[in-house]
Amino acid sequence: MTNIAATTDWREARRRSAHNAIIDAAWSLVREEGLAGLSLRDLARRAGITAPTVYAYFDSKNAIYDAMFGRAATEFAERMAEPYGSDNPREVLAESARRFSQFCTNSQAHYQLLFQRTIPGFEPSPESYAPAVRSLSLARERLALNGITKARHLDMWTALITGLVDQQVSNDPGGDRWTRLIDESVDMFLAHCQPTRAVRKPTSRRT
Amino acid sequence: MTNIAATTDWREARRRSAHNAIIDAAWSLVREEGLAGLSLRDLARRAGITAPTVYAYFDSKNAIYDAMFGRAATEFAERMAEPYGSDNPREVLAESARRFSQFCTNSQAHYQLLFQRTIPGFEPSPESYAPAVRSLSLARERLALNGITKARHLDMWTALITGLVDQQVSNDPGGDRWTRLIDESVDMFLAHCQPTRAVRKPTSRRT
DNA sequence: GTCTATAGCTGGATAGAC
DNA sequence: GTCTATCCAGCTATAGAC
Repeated sequence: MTNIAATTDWREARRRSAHNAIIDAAWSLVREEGLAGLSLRDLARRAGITAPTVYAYFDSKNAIYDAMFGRAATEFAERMAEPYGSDNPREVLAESARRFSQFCTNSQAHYQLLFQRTIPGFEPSPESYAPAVRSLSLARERLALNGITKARHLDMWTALITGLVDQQVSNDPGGDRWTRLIDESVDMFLAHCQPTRAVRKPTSRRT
Repeated sequence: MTNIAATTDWREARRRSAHNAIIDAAWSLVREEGLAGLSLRDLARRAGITAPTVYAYFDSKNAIYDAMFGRAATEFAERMAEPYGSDNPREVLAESARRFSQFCTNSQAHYQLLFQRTIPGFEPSPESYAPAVRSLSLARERLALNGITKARHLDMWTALITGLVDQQVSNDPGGDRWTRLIDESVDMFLAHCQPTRAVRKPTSRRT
């Protein structure tokens, strides 16, 4: 019986490994051809199999996008959760922004699949989406450590950083024209949201 | 001779009008199906002609995208150049941001085609691109009226506003979760860039 | 300029042998 | 699970009659 169980595990492991190899090939291909340029024929060729064999592992093309999303979201969450070099809240926040930016500019396809909705009929499954939710929750905590707890300030934060990344990826791919503005943008954001010094504008701004 | 000239003008006008009608149909279709979902068959059907006839007006599909880009860029530039309701520089700047946001959220396809690069092999021609350059120049002037002249602050401005629009379009289409943060973001931006009050941070920040 | 007809290709997905 | 062979649909673009 242990033999049977072992065999089952072994097959399971092999299957998972083949599964992963296909997603590897998919990301490698998408990195070159763009997210929309992914075709099952090319994918199979790069993975060293034939197109129908892909269907032994994935039900449809969207299932492949979903697995790609899940993989990328997990990698992203792990990267964002790694230990930070400082325990100064401001520095942690800035470093998280730099990590986000590096992750996105490292491959435009990652940014498009994870943070924009550019594939026509594709919606990530809840399981694939879970790591992204976890990452957002960590961002909320990092802001809280800086004394920022309002929901709309979290939205302003995500808009501020994705805006820099978006401009970078769209208008200066491979460069740093916008990403080099991250630190100054973080300063601007904190100066606005942190009520440490005397209130600059007496008009009420609560939501 | 005047007859011939008149006939030529007339034909030219008719041709331009048919040209425009096709681009009308293209935008109407893209609004429903998404930018990538544009096909010449559907386009022709909506324009009341057949697919080959489209080639009497455009050399290729990318030529159609280019004409769509040109049309949208012109409309955008005109909208942004319309008279502003106030002559307070700050209010003009905020109104320009609201106009930009309304233009983009009005149709995600406009935003994608004009401000992102989501179509694989497409690059706008210089003629189609010209109005966009003009608009950016106007933005630079509006910032200058607010005492903001540094190049990197223009980049921060575009990132700030496109970030809000991008988050709005990607994560809350049809809503106002991010666009309602425009005014506060403008405040934040001006407070940071305008050196009116006492310098907040003595560290040098010149570029 | 507009049509019908169709070429030529590529896409996702399936059938069925092994 | 993997293959060959194939289906069927969609696409851009062209040929040629009118």
